[in-house]
Amino acid sequence: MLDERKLDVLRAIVEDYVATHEPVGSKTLVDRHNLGVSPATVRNDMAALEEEGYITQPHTSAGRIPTDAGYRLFVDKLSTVKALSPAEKRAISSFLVGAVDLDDVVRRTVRLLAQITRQVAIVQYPTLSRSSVRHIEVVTMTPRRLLLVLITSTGRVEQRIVEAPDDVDEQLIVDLRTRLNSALTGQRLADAATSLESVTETFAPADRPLVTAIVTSLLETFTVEGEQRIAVGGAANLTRYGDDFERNVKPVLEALEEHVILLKLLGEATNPQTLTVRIGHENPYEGLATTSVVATGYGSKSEALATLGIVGPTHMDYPSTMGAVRAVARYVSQILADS
Amino acid sequence: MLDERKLDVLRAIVEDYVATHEPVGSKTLVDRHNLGVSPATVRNDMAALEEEGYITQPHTSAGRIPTDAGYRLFVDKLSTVKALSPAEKRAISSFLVGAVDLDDVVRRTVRLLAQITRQVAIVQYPTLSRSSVRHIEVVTMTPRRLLLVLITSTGRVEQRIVEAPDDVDEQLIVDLRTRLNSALTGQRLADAATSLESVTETFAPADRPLVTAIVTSLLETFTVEGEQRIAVGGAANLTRYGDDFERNVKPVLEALEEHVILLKLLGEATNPQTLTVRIGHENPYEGLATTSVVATGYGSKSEALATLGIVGPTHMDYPSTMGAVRAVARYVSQILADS
DNA sequence: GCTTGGCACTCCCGAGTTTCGAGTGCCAGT
DNA sequence: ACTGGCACTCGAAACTCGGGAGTGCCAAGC
Repeated sequence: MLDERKLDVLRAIVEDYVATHEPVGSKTLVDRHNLGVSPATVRNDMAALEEEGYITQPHTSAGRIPTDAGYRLFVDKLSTVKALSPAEKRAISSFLVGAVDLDDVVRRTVRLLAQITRQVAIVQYPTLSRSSVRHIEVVTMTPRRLLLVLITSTGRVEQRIVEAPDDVDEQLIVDLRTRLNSALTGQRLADAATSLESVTETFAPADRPLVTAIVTSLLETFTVEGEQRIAVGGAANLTRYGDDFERNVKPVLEALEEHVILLKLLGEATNPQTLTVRIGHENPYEGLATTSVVATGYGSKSEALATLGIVGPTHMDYPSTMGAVRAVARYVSQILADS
Repeated sequence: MLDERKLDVLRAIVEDYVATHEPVGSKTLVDRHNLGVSPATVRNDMAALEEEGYITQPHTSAGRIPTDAGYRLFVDKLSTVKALSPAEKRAISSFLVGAVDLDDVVRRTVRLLAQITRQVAIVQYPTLSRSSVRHIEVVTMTPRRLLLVLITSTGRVEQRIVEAPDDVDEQLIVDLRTRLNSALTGQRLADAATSLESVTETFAPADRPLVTAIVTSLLETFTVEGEQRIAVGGAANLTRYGDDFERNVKPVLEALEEHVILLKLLGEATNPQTLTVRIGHENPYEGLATTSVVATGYGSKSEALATLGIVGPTHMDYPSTMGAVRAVARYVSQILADS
């Protein structure tokens, strides 16, 4: 159905369209890429490709542009992820080295990713449930109000306010802090839930109301998926979408503010070897019909802590973008592993 | 020079232009607002206003639009801040009630402000130096690496990683934590610097290197202005700038990512009674020539903790926007005072 | 049978032209 | 000092129109 040359033609069309953002015709195609055939032949191939739904004409007597399916085929079969140049690699590592805490790592990563892909970058903070407890702190703010602070192995710090049922006995707090830490430190958050219950049981019934309040709140902190944090950067790159701002850019800006949507866009975290690419209507969000997402997981080799990626127009340079996303994910994984 | 009626005309021009975003002519002006005079008279007044630099014509034979100076006069002399409707007030308080921690308060505030002003909202986190120390935590992460966590009276949690000069003696850490807390708790960050020094002196010379490292880092955390955090929201409202996206919107998007610039835009924190309005070129940032900022402080009545505000096109509805910003600042101040 | 040159056809794009009307400035009259 | 009248300006929108890029199809050629 689609022989080798037709695929070459499709590849050439995608590359040309990505470079120029203009419909590409048979003549210009043979001129620019040296396919060894005549425009007429290319035209026949184009007709076939259009028949199959990989390319389309904006109007009669215009060149062709790739459809979402065309990009999909291009990404899956017709291109290879482009490795970064040594200079770029050096730039990445020098940019990331010297981050002082997790927030800083994430901020730098977003900035870096936006800069080298020239797209909008999205970085998800390491998922709580896959990290482990480093330390738990209980601080009295007012006699009836406590602040819980959870520090995880990934350096993430979570805080939460708890209203106490009664005025708080300071000695009890000290006691609780000690027991919580000895019971939970080092445990994965996912496993910590069960340990928490047993801690409750070691307290006298009189102290139970307070202890339960705290434990419950802690439990929420451990499990709440809604608390997923996300950083976004490089929104200024949206200017390069072309025109029809209202239809193309506005929905993206709106999506960028809805972290729930972003999480869906990024999708399941995969390991840094695997890149997820969602093209146009493949996205789980209406309004991003002209938008693609390139994402991958980061964290350890075997298991991803969280996801990062970029959002850009479907007519992006996939090989370079994918290379950049993968490279950044790897470097971030490395930085996190070191600390 | 400018009698009462000329000012009326200017007011009418601003209001009309803000509503329609189109140059306004003498005829339409008398039609829409009932000034008791003829178009010809208005034309004379317009000529005078143009002479004084308050309005301008995009081209001959077009209506007039206000200049930055025109808006300035409008804001200073010709308009009153518009109070919010009871329904809006209810919406604000119900939106802000139920925030679980400081982060949540700020996030909700940004969202709220963006929503009711339909502009881009900016909220600065409460300034560190004006709050006081609630608690200091020192956590060992690896034998050579410590995590400092500072909890302030405003509920803000700051973290910082410290590399220890030697492997850490756990007992020393406990000791240090105790002394730090008893010396600093309740002190304002601004004053804490001096207390920190005296704490150092209570330690044996052998322990000094580590103590100094920690104290130094803590000191930085207290004072660093660069660590000012800022939240931004409502970028999708930028779509309503009109066209010439490249010139108007791009610089704003870029500025929104540079928190240093945003801080300059917001300017000095004032108390919630005073609204700061910067119009067009008055902004300390080139590229925001078509942009205005409306900002005010929030915190206690007497002293502002930080600043919040909005960024939007110069042709915004100043009375409503100013009313909304002021109202939100007051409600946030109240929420923070309660907690 | 695939490829190719030729050819008629389509139709978008940009330049040039025209018209239209909102808006202006000025002046004379009240 | 205000107003009605009037000539003038000039951008926006509508329209026209040729050029050219691109297409599909067909018959000839390798």
